[in-house]
Amino acid sequence: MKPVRTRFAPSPTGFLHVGGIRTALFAWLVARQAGGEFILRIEDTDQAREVEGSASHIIKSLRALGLDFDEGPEMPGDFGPYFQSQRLSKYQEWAQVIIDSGRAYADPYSASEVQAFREQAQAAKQPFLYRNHRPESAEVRTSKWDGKTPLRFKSDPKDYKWHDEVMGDLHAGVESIDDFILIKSDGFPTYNFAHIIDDHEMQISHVIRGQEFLASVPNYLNLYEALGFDRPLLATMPHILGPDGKKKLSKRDVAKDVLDYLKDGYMVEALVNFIASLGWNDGTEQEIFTRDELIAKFSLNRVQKAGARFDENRLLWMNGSWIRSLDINSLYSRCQDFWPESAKSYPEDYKIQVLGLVQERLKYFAELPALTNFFFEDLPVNMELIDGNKQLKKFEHTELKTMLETAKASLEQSDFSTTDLTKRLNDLLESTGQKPGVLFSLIRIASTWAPSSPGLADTLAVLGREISLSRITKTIANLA
RNA sequence: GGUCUCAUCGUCUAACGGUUAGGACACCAGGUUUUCAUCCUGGCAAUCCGGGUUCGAUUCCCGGUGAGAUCACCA
Repeated sequence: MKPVRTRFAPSPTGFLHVGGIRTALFAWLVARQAGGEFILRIEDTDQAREVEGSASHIIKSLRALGLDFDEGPEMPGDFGPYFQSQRLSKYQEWAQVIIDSGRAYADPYSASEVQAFREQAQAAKQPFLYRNHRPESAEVRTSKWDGKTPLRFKSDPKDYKWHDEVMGDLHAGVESIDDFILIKSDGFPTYNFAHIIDDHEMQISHVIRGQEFLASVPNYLNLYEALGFDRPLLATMPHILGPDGKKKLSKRDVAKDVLDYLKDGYMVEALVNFIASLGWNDGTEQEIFTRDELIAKFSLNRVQKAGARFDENRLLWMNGSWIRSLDINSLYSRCQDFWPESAKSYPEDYKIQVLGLVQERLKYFAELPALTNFFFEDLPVNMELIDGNKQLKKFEHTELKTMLETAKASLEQSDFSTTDLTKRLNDLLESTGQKPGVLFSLIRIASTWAPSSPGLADTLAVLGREISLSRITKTIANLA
C-alpha cells in the first residue's frame, strides 16, 4: 500500500469559497486519517487569469480553518517547488519524453483555424474533436516542434472503465478521448498536462477534485498510459449548488470568501462541521462532529454523489449550537473582537456576565453588539416599544406610570441579587394584580429600551442598581 | 447536438430487497411566569414518471423526464 499523500491544487484566481474548501477539507481528512501527508500546490500556469495576492489569501484561508498542509508554499518538502510556474523545466523534460515516444506533435493550425473547425462541428451538432483534424503521421520526431506553437498529445482513442472513490464504477467511450494541448505556445503547460506530471512526481496517492474534471478523466487515463505512470486513486466531488439549486455555486452567490464567515464570527469548528456535512455523513443520526470525529469517521465512499445546496439556515443553526457548547471563558476569548464600541471601558468580569446571558441567543459573534449594547449604554427612549406592544398598548400612560412607580419603590429596596430581584418581581405581580406579560414587559422595556433582552431578573442584576433605577426613573418621566 | 454523471420531505440526509420510509434544519402549534432565544412536546412534509425482475422494490434492470458537468493555447 502506497503512503497516503493527498493534495489540494487551486489556481490563484481569487478567494476560496465553500466548494473549494470542501474539496480541500476532504483531501485533508483523508490524509490525516491515514497519517499521511496533505500537500498544497498552486496551479499558476495561466498568467492571464492570475490574481495578485490570491495564493497567499488561499494559504491564509486554509490555515484559518486548521487545514494545515505538510508541504507547499512556505512549507518546504522533498517534492518542491509547489508553484507550477516554478516547475517549467520538469514539464519540458516530460514533454520531451512524450515527444521521443512519438506521442506528441506540433499543432500545425492557427488559433483561428482551430476555431473554424470548432464552429463547423457545432453547426453540425457534433462534438468538437481536434483529432479529427490531426495531420497525417503527426510526430514531432518528423515535424520538429519549435515551441512557438502548442504541443499536442497524440491520443490513443479507446474505451475506458475506471473506479472513482465517490462516483463508483465509471466508463467512457472513444468520443471522450482527444488530442489535447500539453504545452501552450507561451511555454506553460496546461492543467491537463501539468497536474499529471506533478501528481506523479509528488507521489500523490489520491486525486480529489471537483466534478468539472470528470469528463476529462479518460484523457488523463490515456496520458497516464502514454507516460507509463501508475494512476492514483481518483475521487470526484459533486458541486455545491447555489441557493436556486441549479448552477454550481459561483462567487456571486452565497459563496463568499470563507474568511468572511470567520470575520462575521462563525466558529471554525462549525464551518468545518457544516462543510463536511454538505454531502457527507457517517450513516448515523449524528449531526455535530468535532474535527477529531471527522478525521476518525470520514470516508470518501460515503460522500454523496449528487450536488448539495448550500443552506445558510442550517449553518446558522449549527454555529449557534457550537457557540452554546462553549464554556464561558472560551466564548469570551473568542468574542474579543466583536464587542460594541461602548463596551470597551467596561471590566472583563462585567462583560463575562453579559456574555453568559446572551450565549444561548447568539448565532454568530457579529450579532454581539445588537444583543448587548443596552448593557453598556443607554438606548434612546422609543415609545413605539410600549405603544406597539400587544400587552401594553391597552393601558394609558398614566396607568403604566403608576405601575412603574410601584415597581421602582420595591426595587429600590433590593440588593440586586438575582434571587432577591426574582422574589420582588414575583411579589410585584401579586401587589399590582398584573400579569407577567404586562408588568415584566413594562419593566424590561423601561430598563433596557431594547426590542428584546435576556430574562428580566438576570438583566437587572447585571445592569446593577444604579443603572436600572435611573433608567426606570427616566422612563417614568417620559410617561408623565 | 455528442459524451458522462446524478435524482428520498422546501433544504441537508438515513434506510445488507422486507421499516408505520428515520433524523436534522426551516416552518406551524403548545409548554417552560414578559420579549427574543434556549430547552421540551406535538404537527406539516419525500422515494421524478413508466415498465420489468421478485412472494415483496426507495433499493436491482430497462425506457422516459428533469438536472448538472464537459466538448478552451481556463483550471
